[in-house]
Amino acid sequence: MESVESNFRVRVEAVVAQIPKGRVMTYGQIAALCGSARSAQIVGSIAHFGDPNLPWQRVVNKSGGLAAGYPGGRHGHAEHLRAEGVEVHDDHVDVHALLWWPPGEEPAQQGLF
DNA sequence: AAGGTGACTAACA
DNA sequence: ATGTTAGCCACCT
Repeated sequence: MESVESNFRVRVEAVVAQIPKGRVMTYGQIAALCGSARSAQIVGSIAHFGDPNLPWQRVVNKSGGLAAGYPGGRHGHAEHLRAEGVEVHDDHVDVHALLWWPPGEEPAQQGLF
């Protein structure tokens, strides 16, 4: 009995809800954790139409760029990130420094040289 | 119900 | 270097 209400969306929301404050994840990364590495676009769709209570502001694109469709635009998104202690510069964040993986889900690349 | 859009990413010309 | 095409699947009309 799988009341799979689009498992994908449920997983995406679950992951986003776990992003710690001051950290960010990318759409492709979340999509990969949900089983579809190429479904980054879907994550974006869910972000737009999904639960607005989730910290979508911690979700950025792979370039560290902010979301165009975010309420308030990229500027609003930037302000929200700054409020969490994230340094936003020219609508971009240091994705290399702030990128976060859920504990136990890392693709074995952080501790490895 | 079917088609089109999309807060993305990657590959190709 | 930029522009286009393809792919993924959910949500909207």
